[in-house]
Amino acid sequence: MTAAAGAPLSLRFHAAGEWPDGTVDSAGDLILSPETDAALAAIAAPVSVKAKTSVFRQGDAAASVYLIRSGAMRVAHQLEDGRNQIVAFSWSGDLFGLADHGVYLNSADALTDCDLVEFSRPALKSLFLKEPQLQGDFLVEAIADLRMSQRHLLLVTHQRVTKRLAGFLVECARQPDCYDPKTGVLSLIMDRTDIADYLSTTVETVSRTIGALEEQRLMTRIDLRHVHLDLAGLQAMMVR
Amino acid sequence: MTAAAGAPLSLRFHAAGEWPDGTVDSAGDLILSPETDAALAAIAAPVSVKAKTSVFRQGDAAASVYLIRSGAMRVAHQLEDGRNQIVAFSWSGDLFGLADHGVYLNSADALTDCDLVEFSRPALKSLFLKEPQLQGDFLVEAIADLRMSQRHLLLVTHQRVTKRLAGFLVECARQPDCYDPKTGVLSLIMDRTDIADYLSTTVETVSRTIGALEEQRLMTRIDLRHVHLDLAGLQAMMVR
DNA sequence: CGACCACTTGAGCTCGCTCAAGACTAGTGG
DNA sequence: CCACTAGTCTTGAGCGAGCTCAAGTGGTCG
Repeated sequence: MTAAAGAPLSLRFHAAGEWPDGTVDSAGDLILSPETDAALAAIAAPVSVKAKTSVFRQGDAAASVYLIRSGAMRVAHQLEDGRNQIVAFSWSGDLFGLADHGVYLNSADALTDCDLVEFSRPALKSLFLKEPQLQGDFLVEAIADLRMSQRHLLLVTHQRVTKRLAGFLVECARQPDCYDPKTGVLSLIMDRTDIADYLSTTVETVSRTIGALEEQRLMTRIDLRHVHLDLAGLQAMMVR
Repeated sequence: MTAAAGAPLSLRFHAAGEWPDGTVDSAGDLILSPETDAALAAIAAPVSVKAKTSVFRQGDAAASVYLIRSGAMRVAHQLEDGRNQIVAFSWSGDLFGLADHGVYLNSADALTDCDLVEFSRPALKSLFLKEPQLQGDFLVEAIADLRMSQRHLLLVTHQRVTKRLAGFLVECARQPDCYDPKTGVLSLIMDRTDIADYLSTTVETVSRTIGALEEQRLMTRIDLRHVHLDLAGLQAMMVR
């Protein structure tokens, strides 16, 4: 995890969902006023992390909140019984660093090389006092995260793993970074274990279930990390 | 669902978790500045709903956000395949009314008679412009909701229903409204189907699992809706 | 007292977990 | 260029928790 030189940042906050006119741009990114943008940039520290390295661990003193400029992160929670539940995959424009009682609730690891922006919590807090409407932007982000968390809940509570996996693939295909709608090819950024930990199942079952979806012609493997999706078919099978 | 006469409201926002000094009071409720409190009260419409009635349905045009003054609500999402996943039980001090694309994402039903406060979204939006730091209070709420949603996720992803149920009982016992730490007696406000839909299992399994916990002496039934808990024991079994 | 609803109990079956091999991939060094 | 190795992924076989359907019990309200 290395600090990069501090050029102007032009921060992009991605806000999934719909918002009042003037809140988000055509790409679904938050529109910050020039003042808040400048104020944010003033306290923003660029950070680069290499793939498969950790940004922070669950239980660490929560010093910062992070914004992803490029790359993808894995946010996971380790339970006392040894389980490792992935709480979210986070993409460029997403914030991460949820904390409680002064410590991070989850661990954050880079899936790919990432460019991050680090905001120290105290700095953010005092900036909130100076630029109160900045809280509105973070509110929008928090609500977007809440929606994502509920979607995840609905996904993992499907009794049949086939449905969970289908839903997961559809979710992934919403990420422009890794899905090409022209070709229908999805790049899987994470390994089978990550998928299992996200869907709350086992590697073996993920492997077998991918096989099952292939037999149903709902997906085709190109190689381990690239698959062709039948999006309509996958969505249809979620209903049945 | 009836509107009550509009006396001064003294709104209480419950913010689970820890916050900077001066943000919450000893009961864990948000401290609003007198100005924001007054401004909020000006756009707040008191609403009373009777037990087992609906406040809004998933898909309805999202006109408002609601704060619970007293009582308990069930927030659930109906999936296309017929499943009914309870997303949260909400208690006094909680907000509900999550929306996207102008419609509610979930349905909200009263478990008990409830006193609510309704904030119209447009009114809230314009109030945010006048009182920007009010967004900070809603930010705190949204983050608290996000944490709860993640806790719920961790709960329902336990493979063994015994653990889910144990965790659920422990969660319930954190609600002062329905748990008496003196006697260790928990009042279950919801029926078995609700528990099943919250834990993503079936009524039958809930019933059997309650039996199993009783055999392990981790809980004792007083009647259908009242149980005595061995909190320490329940928490211990979550780990194994 | 009867009817309805919520809850419990029973029996069988199935999906997915577990443990255990085996196959494939990629990275390393001779 | 080809072993060698370590990590990842797949496949196999057996078992068990929980789902399903179905019947039975108990509480509540007219």
